[in-house]
Amino acid sequence: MDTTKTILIVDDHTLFRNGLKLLLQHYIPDSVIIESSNGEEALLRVTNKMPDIILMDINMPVMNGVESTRKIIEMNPEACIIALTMHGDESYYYQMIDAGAKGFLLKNSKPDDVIDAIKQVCQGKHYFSEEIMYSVIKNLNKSDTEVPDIQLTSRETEVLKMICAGLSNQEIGDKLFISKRTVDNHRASLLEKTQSKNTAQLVMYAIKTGVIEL
Amino acid sequence: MDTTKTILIVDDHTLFRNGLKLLLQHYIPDSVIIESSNGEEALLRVTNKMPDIILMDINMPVMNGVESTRKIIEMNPEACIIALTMHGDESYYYQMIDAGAKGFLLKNSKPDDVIDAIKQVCQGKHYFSEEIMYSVIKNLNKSDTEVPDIQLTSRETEVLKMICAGLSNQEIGDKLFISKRTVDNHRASLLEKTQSKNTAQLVMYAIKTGVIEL
DNA sequence: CCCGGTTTAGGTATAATTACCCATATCAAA
DNA sequence: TTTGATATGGGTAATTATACCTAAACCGGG
Repeated sequence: MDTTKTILIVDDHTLFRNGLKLLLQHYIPDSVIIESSNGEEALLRVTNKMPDIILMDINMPVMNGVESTRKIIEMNPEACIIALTMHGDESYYYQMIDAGAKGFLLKNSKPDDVIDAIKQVCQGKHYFSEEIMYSVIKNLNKSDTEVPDIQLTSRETEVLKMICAGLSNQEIGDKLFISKRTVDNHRASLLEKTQSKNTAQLVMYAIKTGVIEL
Repeated sequence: MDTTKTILIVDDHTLFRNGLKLLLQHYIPDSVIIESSNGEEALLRVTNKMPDIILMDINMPVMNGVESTRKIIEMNPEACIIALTMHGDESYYYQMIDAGAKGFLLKNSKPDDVIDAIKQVCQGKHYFSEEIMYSVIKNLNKSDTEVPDIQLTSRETEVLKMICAGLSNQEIGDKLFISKRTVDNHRASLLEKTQSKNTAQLVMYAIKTGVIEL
């Protein structure tokens, strides 16, 4: 780490941002740390000047990390974005990598891991937490061809949110001024696209992928 | 803050703990910060010597914050426990307060708020984030008599986890070697206790209250 | 203009959940 | 020992979700 780096932290929790900022300043003294509280703010931030490193949370209000990453990479494919999120969100890994993230860290990593990841990615390499690698390899073993690459339509997302809110298809139909049967179909598409077999798994998917906020 | 304080941070995310530790050391230089990564570890920690302040996350593996708080308060009703969790988990507020937490902070608080909360609670007062107060007052307005005070039995919790995993009542019955009808009844109890009207709301409840891990 | 995807809506059928009711055995606490 | 909570199992019915179809209207890109 020989030159001054600008690092952008994108996370909706102020305390986490502040703590991580102190951590980074401690381990990388010659760094400039800036912050954004969601994906949209991050987009505005990087339009003027691209930071050397972006540490991006995934589950955020307004605009989530996947979407934000996709748009930043669209602007600048060389952007160094490292996903930084909680454990277990397996469905994220592929989406974030597909969106163009150069690294993936878990929030229960050690500070050293973060520094490692930053160094690696700065050198044009990639970095993934052990748990991530393990999960990816495990899934490869399970099925070779299965590439989830899910993209929900806006209507489907709308319906999914209402399902999570506990509305029945009839109620959703009434709210959206469409037939219950149409909602049935959207629900079926959601089940198929997310590879869920019922409502419970659908809600879990929505939470893990940040379609809804907790 | 005139004397040296011992502060215990209970959170499952290493990075968050490390960051918060630095923050606290910065704002309260004469403090000793110790850490636990879940509720059970925290219990072991406090059996020898009770810290002056415990900052407790709620959604954690092994043992969640509500249970841990309940047990710590059982040992020492004077323990200064401040819940420190994400936004929106309304159902937590009452459970944590009922369990004996002296304060409640959101993870998108400012560092100053944390310091404030610690000072207040050290003086025997209580501290609650504005958002918490707002939510509580809003709910008071909604219904006066409604006191959730939920306590799920171990069997119900077991069933709830399986529901969240996407199993049908029949499948759950098979796994637990009981009749599907019994599972029906457990499910009905769960719906009533959690005031959910269907599976989706039940899964949301389970996530918000930490019955399941993401 | 045509093609593909989305959104809309329906038919038919089965599976699952939800809402009521009931009863019994167990076990711990009062 | 009686009481209350829990776990067990069932009857019946209504509602909802799920699994298959088909098909028309719309809209944007090649």
